[in-house]
Amino acid sequence: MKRYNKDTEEKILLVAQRIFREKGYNGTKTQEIADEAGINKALLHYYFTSKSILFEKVFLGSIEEVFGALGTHLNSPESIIEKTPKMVSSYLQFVSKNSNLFVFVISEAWQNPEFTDKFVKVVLSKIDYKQYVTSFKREIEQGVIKDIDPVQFLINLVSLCIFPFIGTPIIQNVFAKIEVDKKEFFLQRKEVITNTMLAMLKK
Amino acid sequence: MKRYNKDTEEKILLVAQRIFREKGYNGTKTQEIADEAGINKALLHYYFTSKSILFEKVFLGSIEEVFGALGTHLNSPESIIEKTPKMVSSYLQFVSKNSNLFVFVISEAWQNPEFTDKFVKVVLSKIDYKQYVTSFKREIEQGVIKDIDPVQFLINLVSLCIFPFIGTPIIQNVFAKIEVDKKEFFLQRKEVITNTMLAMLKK
DNA sequence: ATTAAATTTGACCAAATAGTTAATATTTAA
DNA sequence: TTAAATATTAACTATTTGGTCAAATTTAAT
Repeated sequence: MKRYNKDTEEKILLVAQRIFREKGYNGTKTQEIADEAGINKALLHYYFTSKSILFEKVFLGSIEEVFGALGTHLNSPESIIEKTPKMVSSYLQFVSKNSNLFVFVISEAWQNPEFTDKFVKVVLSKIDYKQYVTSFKREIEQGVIKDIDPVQFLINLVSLCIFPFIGTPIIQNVFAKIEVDKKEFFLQRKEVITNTMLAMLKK
Repeated sequence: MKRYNKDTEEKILLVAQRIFREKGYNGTKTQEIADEAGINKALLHYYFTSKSILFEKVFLGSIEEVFGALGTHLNSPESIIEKTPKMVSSYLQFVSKNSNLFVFVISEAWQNPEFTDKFVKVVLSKIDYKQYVTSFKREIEQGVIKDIDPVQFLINLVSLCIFPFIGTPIIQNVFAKIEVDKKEFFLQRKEVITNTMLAMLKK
C-alpha cells in the first residue's frame, strides 16, 4: 500500500496550484510543475495519476477558498448593519491579495460547467448561507433595514469587491492616475463599497 | 499584390473570434478554426500569418466591443440622474448576451498585460470619458448630486453589471432557485442596480 | 483563349507535451 | 542486517499542434 511522502505530495500540489492559477489549465505544462517542484515528471503521475486529476484537486481547493473567505463574518451574531462593513473589509482584503484566484475560478468554471456545479454544491453544503438570509429577513420585518432581497444584496457585495480587482489589467489603463495595486486605491474602494452597501440598507 | 477574398478573410476572423472567446488562446486549435471555417489550415496562415497574430486581432476587437458598449449613453446631453438608468439598462443587456466576451477579455488580459495596455490605450483614445467626468463634477458643484468620485461611480456601475453574469457558473449554484440566464433574473438585477446607483447619487 | 497572378490545397515537418516503463535508490520492518 | 516495499528517476513513446511548401486551382487581364 502506498503511503506517499507527504512533503513531496504537498510540494507538487502547492506548485501546481500556483501555476494553474496563473496560467489556467491549458497554459500549464506538467513539465513546468515538475521542474519547479524539483521532481521528475513521472513522479507527478505517481502521486496524482494525471494532469486533469491534479487540476481537479486544485480547482476544488480554489472554490473552497473563494467561498470560505466570504463565510468569515457571514453568520456572526451581529446585526446586518454591523457586520456588513466587516464583510466588505475582510473580503476586499482577500480579493486584493488573490486576484488571480478569482480569474482562474471564473475562467475555468466556464470551461468545465459540469463539475463546477458538482464542486460548488459540495462546498456550499458546508456554508450556512440560509441562516444569513433568515436573519436578514427578520431584520426587515423588524423594520431595522429596507426591504431588499438578501440574495441580490450579497451579489452586489461580491460584485463590488471582486470585479475591480480581477479587471485591473483593463481598468488601470482607463484612469491612468490610479494605481490599482496601491494601498490608496484599496482604501478608497473600501470606503465607497461600504457606503454603497449601507445606502442599500438605509430606509 | 495580394487582394484577398474578403468573404474568406471575414469567415476565418468570425470563426476565430467565436472559438477564441469560448476556449481562450491556449484552448483554441488552429485546425478547429480552419475546419469550422471550411478552409485549409494553410490558408489561415496565408491570411493571418500566425495563430498569435490572428488572436491579437480578435483580442483588440473584443476590447473595442467592451468599451464601445459602455460608450453608448456616456456623453448624451442628459443629466447624470437621467442617463444612469439608461446606461445600466443598455450595458446590462449587452453583458447578459456576451458573458463569454468579458470572461475572455479579463482572462487574456492577465495573460498578456503588455499588449493589453497598448490595446486599451488605443481604444480609449476614441472614447471621451473625460467629458463624462467633467459634466459629473459640474453637477456636483451645482448641488444636484452627492459629492462622489465619478471614477468610483463608474467602477461600481460596471462591477454590478458585469460580475453577476461572468460569475454565472458559480453563482447559479449558490441560489438554486435562480436561473441566471432567465429573463426574470435579468429584470430583477436591472432594477436593483438602477436603485443602487441612484442611491449613490441622492443627497 | 492564353497567360500571369492570386488563392487554395494536401502532404509534410519539427517541436512540444501528456503519459509510460523499466531500472535505481531509498525507506521500512523483520 | 537484510529483504521487501515504497519512492524516484532517466529514457522513451505516441499524439497533438503550429507552421511550411510545392503543387493545383481559380480569377482576371490581355
